[in-house]
Amino acid sequence: MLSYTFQKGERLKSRKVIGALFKEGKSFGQYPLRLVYLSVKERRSEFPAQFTVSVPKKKFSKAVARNRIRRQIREAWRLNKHRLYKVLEGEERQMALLVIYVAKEALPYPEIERAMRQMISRLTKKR
RNA sequence: GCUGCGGGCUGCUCUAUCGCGGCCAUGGCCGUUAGCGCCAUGGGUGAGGAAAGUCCGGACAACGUAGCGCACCACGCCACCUAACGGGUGGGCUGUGACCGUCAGCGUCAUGGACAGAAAGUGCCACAGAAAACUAGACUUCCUGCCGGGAGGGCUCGCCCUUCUCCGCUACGGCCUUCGGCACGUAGCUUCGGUGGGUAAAGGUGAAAACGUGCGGGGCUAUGCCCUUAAUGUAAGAGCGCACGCCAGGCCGUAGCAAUACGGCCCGGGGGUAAACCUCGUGGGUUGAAAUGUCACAUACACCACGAUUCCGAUCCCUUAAGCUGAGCCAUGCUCACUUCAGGGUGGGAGGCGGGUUGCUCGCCUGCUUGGAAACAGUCGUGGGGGGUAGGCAGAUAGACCCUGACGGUGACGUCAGGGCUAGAUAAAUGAUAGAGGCCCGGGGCUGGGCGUAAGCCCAUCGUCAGGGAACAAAAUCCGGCUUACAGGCCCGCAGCAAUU
RNA sequence: CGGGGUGUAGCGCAGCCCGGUUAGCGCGCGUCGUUCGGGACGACGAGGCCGGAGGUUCGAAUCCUCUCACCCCGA
Repeated sequence: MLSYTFQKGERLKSRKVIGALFKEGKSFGQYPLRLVYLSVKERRSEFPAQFTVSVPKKKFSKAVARNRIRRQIREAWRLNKHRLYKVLEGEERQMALLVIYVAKEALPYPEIERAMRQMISRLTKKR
């Protein structure tokens, strides 16, 4: 049985790690998303990856729109993260992931989910 | 009934699956208890009328506190509501519009008013205009004396009287879109100018022209006399006087808590602008949850204060004292012994018991070695300072709270009674998928009606099938207002149109 | 959460404080001249209702209120 939950330990909350992500993380774009990732030495929880979302305020000035996009991206991650977990299992290190929404308009959910699946498969191949 | 405008209320509902943040209960990780954390299960709960903009006012907190003033900022008819307000309610005054009404006036309704002061002072009022503001003085097609000129009349040919000193025309130039026109300028023509005094009425301009109207030279012993410019006569004698009216000020009376209204008396002021400076009155201590308190982690270090301690050594004292590197590992250095020509190599620099800890540690005994204290200075500890790490908890969600009813009040609102608990996140919780119902849109198909031979065209209440749409927008310490955005639905008021009675 | 600033011609800016003519300057643009041609240069010209709405005033880019957009600062 696959786990479709999104628990506390899976959320990236450390200001330090997020700062390091922007400073030395690798990234690639998968329209309308962009992924920034980095391997972290010490594990902060028992999960193989921690995940967070960012929606720029410059493109979506209304908080309602930002909230909706963030929730949709998180939903797509929740339903597809097991593909990445399977690969990362058994590794000591932890993966920090940051997804940025780069499109100028709010796109429907199916497009976001498709981009999320392709993004995960690309990340899997790179490792 | 439809349309438009304004105001108030509301701000789609349900089901299934997978998920999220708080709260409560149970269980597991979990071991002696408790706490924290994570997970699972169950229960219950989870954005707004504006959560928004951050335009005001408070609560709360820190700092300051002996009180006051200046500066600065905000507000400004009156009363009330309120914790408070620049918010609200009611009233007054005033502008605009509509209606009743014979005009004026009065009244009713709707709507707007930064609605204290322009008689405290300063500034400004472009262009145009004589003048744009203390005292009022220059100008003109105004009045008049003198000199000069023209016309007419009288006549003693010396003079005297009356009247005019304007209207206009032409040429050239300038401006405007042609014809053509002009508050335009210059020169000339027709018989017409110069100069002195006075200044009441009037002066095409302008947003605004000295409050409006009427009468009047001043004084006196008053049908006359006197005086001033200025002189025989004549004229003007004044931005002055009086009366009434309008507005403003002071006092009094009546109604009203008051603003104010009405009436009377007195005073003797009159352009606008205070969203120009300003004056008066009232209010504001400053900074703001990134406030503040507390716990944990981490406290390297320039520096300061206090305490303890000790290398050399003047001095003082005399065995109840001090020491035996480092918690551990590795490396280097120190000291002792042995060895080597030297570089170097080997070995030693303590042992035991007890308390206690993740760890640093403390006390006692044995063994070995050594004399100790003392200003400055060094070291250690504590506090401050400064730097760094940046988390947990409190603040922080039961409150100027919500609902219902009664009572008081024109109303905003208040009082009482009963009931209810209604988000508390912190890289930040409400989502995704599928389906159903209701609402709206436009009119495609069916359907109904009308016209037409027909093709077809037009109209549409209801029904039905397929389709599309559902706004503005999300807490971040809390609360009361204001402003702004908003699809659809319901209710109320006003206006217009149509139909019926 | 709090504070400050800017919107004026295609672009970059003045003018605003202290209201008054036809809102100026540079670059750019158009036409003409110059040149064999281009550039440079010279002459002439077009292009604005001052972010939006309302108000004060005789009169508003300027003063006041509300609002929209953008930029900057504060741990």
